[in-house]
Parts: sequence; structure tokens; C-alpha cells
Amino acid sequence: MFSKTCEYGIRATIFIASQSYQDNRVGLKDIAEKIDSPEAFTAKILQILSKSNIIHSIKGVGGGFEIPKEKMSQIKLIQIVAAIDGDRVFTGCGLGLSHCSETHPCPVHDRFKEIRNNLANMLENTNLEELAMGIKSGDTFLRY
Amino acid sequence: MFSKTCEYGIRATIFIASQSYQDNRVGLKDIAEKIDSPEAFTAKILQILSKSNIIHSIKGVGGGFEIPKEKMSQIKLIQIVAAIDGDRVFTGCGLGLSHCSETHPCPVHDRFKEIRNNLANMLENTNLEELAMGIKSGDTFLRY
DNA sequence: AACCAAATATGATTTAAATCATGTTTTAAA
DNA sequence: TTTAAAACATGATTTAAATCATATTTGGTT
Ligand code: FES
Ligand code: FES
Repeated sequence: MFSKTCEYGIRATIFIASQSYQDNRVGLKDIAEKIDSPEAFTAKILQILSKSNIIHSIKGVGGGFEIPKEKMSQIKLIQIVAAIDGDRVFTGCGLGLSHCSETHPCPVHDRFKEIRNNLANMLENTNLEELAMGIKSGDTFLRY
Repeated sequence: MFSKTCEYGIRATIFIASQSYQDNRVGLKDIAEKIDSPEAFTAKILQILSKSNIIHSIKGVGGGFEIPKEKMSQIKLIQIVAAIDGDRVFTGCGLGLSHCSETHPCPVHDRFKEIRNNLANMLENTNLEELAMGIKSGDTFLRY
């Protein structure tokens, strides 16, 4: 469904949010451990997220990553996915035709479009704040 | 969403079905051309489908691949996907946790499960015959 | 100013998926 | 019974994603 890069990216972002919620800035090492991801790889992903203005990074001693509390409810999952995997998930053909089209549809186009739209809607309507809450309350998990 | 192997596999199966519908047995070369896939790669995929009893193969001169007309409406998309990609699409965690679970859910579990179930239902309820019809009538396409 | 802890940048390596190549077996027809 | 056209089997190569490694920049602290 999503690339591993994207999966890690989402998990990292949720973790940062859950910590920022209680004004806790977090560093790479901590993030990688808490979401069970390879550290160096995670570093790259965090940079993408940072450039996409999804997370905020602070360099130097005492630096780390954070997300302003006010922004959390505005950041939707779809932004993370789009920043990392692009829009192929929402616009790509289910059977791999070079582009999905109404006028030149593949055999599963109509059926697949629905699923794809459901997914897009879900990602558009899910914000970071709700997801971070689940972590904070211990109802949901970011590793294993 | 699906692997390329699986995409080609579905396209190949639909093409074979559309031809078998008019009692036309088809060979590898023809299949690869009509679905715009690499020939040698397609050969491997056809063997998987053959061993999975999704398509029937006939060796030797005049041989090729076919699907008995009576079986077409019984073959569901999900069988093809399961044979090639396994069940990861239906059972895997959306955020890449090693296994999806109700008791140890990731933050998007509930939301993602719905999408995944929709997809599974679609694949379970779509049979080869309907898909082959679209090709025959020229309403849908298997390449470009 | 010197130092250190952090993010950032860039490139190398590994791994898995996709693709290619070649030889073997089967079977109808000549 | 030879031949040729087909599927079948297996291994090699290529490509892209994932992972690792290393050097650089930034910014607070001493
Ligand atoms: S053309 Fe295949 S999903 Fe639209
Ligand atoms: S645990 Fe992630 S989707 Fe179920």
C-alpha cells in the first residue's frame, strides 16, 4: 500500500506529535527507537518531512523535532503520504496501466476507483491530533 | 497496492478469459503483447497461475493457455491476488507493524481496516467473466 | 572562541523485486 | 520417428527501494 519510507514517516510524525503535545521536543535517536526504525534511514525521512513543513526541526545542542500544538489538528495524513509517496496511491491505475483514465479505463477501474477514493477520504479526514491521542492514552502503538 | 507481478497476472488472466470466451486458446507471445508486459517475466507469472489452477495450460504444438467457460464466473479476483501476492494486502498493517492486531493496534488500525475490508470485498465479489466482458465489448483496456 | 550535540547532506551498500536469458520437456503434426 | 512449436524450469542480471556510513553545518554552552 504505502512504501516503507512512508510507513516510517507516518509513525515518526505521530510519535513527534504525541510528544509535542506535552511540550516534549524529541531527537532522532529517540524517534527511531520508539517507532522501531533504522536510525540513518529515519534521519532522511525526517528531512523530507521537515522540508515539507510537516514537522519542525531545531539544530544544535538541545535541538530535535517538534510540531506546534496548534498545527496538529490541521495536519492530515494525506499530507504525509503525498510528501513521501506522491499521489500515485490516489491517481494510479490498479492494474498498472501507465495512467488511470475514465476514457481509457482498465477492467477494474470503476471498482478500484471507489477503494482509492475511500482511502483518499480517510487520509484527508484524519488529523495528527486524533492519532497522537491514541498513543498518549496507550490505546494504540507505534511498534511491533 | 499490488505488486507488478500481480498486476500483470490479473491482466493476463483477464485477457485469457476474454479469448477463451470465444473458444480461442492463446499463447505466451500473444498474451505478453496484448497486455504490454515483458514476455519472459509473463511466462513465470503464467506458471504460477497455472499451478494455482486459475488458468489451464496445454503444452506442445498448438498449445497455449485457456480458461474453461464454465469456470470463469467462479474465479474471483481475490484468488489471483492471493496466489501471487499472498494475503498481506488483506491482513497487513497499514503502518508496517509486523502484524495487524485488534489488541495491539497501530494508530490507523480502525480506519485502515475498513479500507482493507472494502478492497477484500471488492476482490471477492468480482469474477473473471464480468471483467472479460468489458474487454470483449471494447469498454475496457489491458494496456496503456 | 572552543566545544559538543544535534540536524543536514551526500554517497555507498545491501536487499528484494523486476526483468532477462537459456536450456528442458511435452505433444501434435509431418 | 523426426521435427517444431509450445509450455516449463532454473539461474543470471538489472533496477529500484531500503539501509548503512560518513562528513558537514548549526547553535547552544562553557
Ligand atoms: S484505469 Fe485502472 S484504475 Fe483507472
Ligand atoms: S495494526 Fe496497523 S492496521 Fe491493524
